[in-house]
Amino acid sequence: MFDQFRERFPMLNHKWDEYISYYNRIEVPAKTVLLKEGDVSHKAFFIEKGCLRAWFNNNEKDITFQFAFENEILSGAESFRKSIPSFFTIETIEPSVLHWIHKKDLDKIVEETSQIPEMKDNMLNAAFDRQYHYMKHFLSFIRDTPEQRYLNLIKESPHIVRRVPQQYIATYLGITPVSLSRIRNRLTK
Amino acid sequence: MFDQFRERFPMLNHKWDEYISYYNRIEVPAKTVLLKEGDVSHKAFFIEKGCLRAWFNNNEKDITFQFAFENEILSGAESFRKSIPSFFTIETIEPSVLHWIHKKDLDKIVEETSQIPEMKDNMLNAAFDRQYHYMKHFLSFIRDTPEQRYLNLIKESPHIVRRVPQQYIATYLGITPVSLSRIRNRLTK
DNA sequence: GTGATTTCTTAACAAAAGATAATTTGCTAT
DNA sequence: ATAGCAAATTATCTTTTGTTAAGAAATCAC
Repeated sequence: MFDQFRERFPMLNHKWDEYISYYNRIEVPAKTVLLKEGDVSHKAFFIEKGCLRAWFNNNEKDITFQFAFENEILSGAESFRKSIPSFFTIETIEPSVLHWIHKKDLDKIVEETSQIPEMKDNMLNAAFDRQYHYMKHFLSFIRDTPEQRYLNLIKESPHIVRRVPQQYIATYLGITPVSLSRIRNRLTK
Repeated sequence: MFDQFRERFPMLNHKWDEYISYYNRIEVPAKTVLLKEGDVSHKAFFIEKGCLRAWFNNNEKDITFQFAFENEILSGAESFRKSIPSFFTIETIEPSVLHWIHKKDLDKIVEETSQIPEMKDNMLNAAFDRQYHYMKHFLSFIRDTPEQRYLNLIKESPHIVRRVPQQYIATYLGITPVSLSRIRNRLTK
C-alpha cells in the first residue's frame, strides 16, 4: 500500500510507517453504508478489494453518479473537505476490504507533507485531472445519446459494466433501468 | 483589475505592476474566434466587458458547453496547461474588451508567486471549486429533464438566459434549438 | 428605412424514453 | 434442492425529443 508514494517521495520514508498506522483496515459485506446522505463525512476510504458507489436520493429513487474500485480513494468530497452535510451516500456494491483514515489524521499528514512543494504540485495536478475527468464525463451527456453513452462505457470502463448491477449503471447513464434493458435488447439484434 | 489579488497578497505589491504589464488589452467584435479547435492554446483571456462561449464540433453541429462573462478568465484548459491541441473553439458572443496573457508570461508569474504557499493553496482551492462546479452541472444532467435544466438555468444563471442567443443555450442544455423553443412555449401556458 | 440574413417558432412525423405492471430470470439463505 | 426475494426483461401506453421543412420575427448592414 502506498508504494507509489514511497517511491516518489523517498525523503518522507521514515514517516510513512507512522502515516500508514493512521489507516484502519475493515472488511464489510455488500450493501454496507459507509457514509449516509445528510451526515458529515469524517472518513476517506481506500479500497484494497471490492467496489463502492456514491448515490443520492431523487424523488424516492436513487441515482448513482460515481463508482470506485481497487486502489482508489473515495470520500464525501465537499462534505469531507469542508465538514458540511453530504448530499450523497457511499455504499459497498461487493463485499469489500477497505482502509479508512480520519479527516483530522489526514489533515495532519497533508499539513506535514506540504512542506514539500512537489507534494502540493502533486495535489494540484490531481485536482486538475479530476476536473478534466468530470468535464469529459459531462460532455458525453451533452454530446451522446444514452445508447452511445452505454457503448462508450463498455469500451472505456468495461470493469464497471462487468461488476456493477445494471440498475446502478442505468441511473449512472441518466436513464431508467427499463430503458437500459431495452437498449441492450436493441444492441443484440 | 486584479484589485482582489493586490489586497490578498500585499507582499507582492511591487511586482503587480510588472505582472499587469504582461496583459494585452484588445477590443473585438462579436463572433471573433479567439482559439480554434485543433490549435494549441497559448493565451488566457480575462474579460473586462462582453461574453465568450466555448464550443466544439459534433456531427457538423456545434455544441456549446461553457460561457464566460465579465471578470472571468477563459483559456484552452488542457490545451493551455499541457500545450496540446484544443478540442474546442473559443468565440466572442458580444463585442468584447479582453486582456490576454501569453502562457510563458503566466508561467513565469506562477513560478515566482508560488514561493508564497498561500498562492498555491489559493490555486488548489480554485481547482477544487471548479471541480465541484462541473460535478454539480453534470449531476443536473443525470437528475433533471431538459425542462427542469432550463428552469434551473433561469434561476441560477439568469444572466446567461438574458445575454446568450437561444441556440447556444439549447446545446448547452443538451437539446436542439427546436426542442428548447417547444419547452419555452409549453412553459408560457 | 429597407432588404438580406440570421434566429426563433411552429408543424408533422418518426424514434426513443418514462411510467406502470406483469413475467421471467437469477441469486441467496437455509 | 428449493422457497423467497431481488433484478432484469418484456409489453403497453403516454410523453418528449429529434429531424426536416416552412413560415414569422428579429437583427444587421448599408
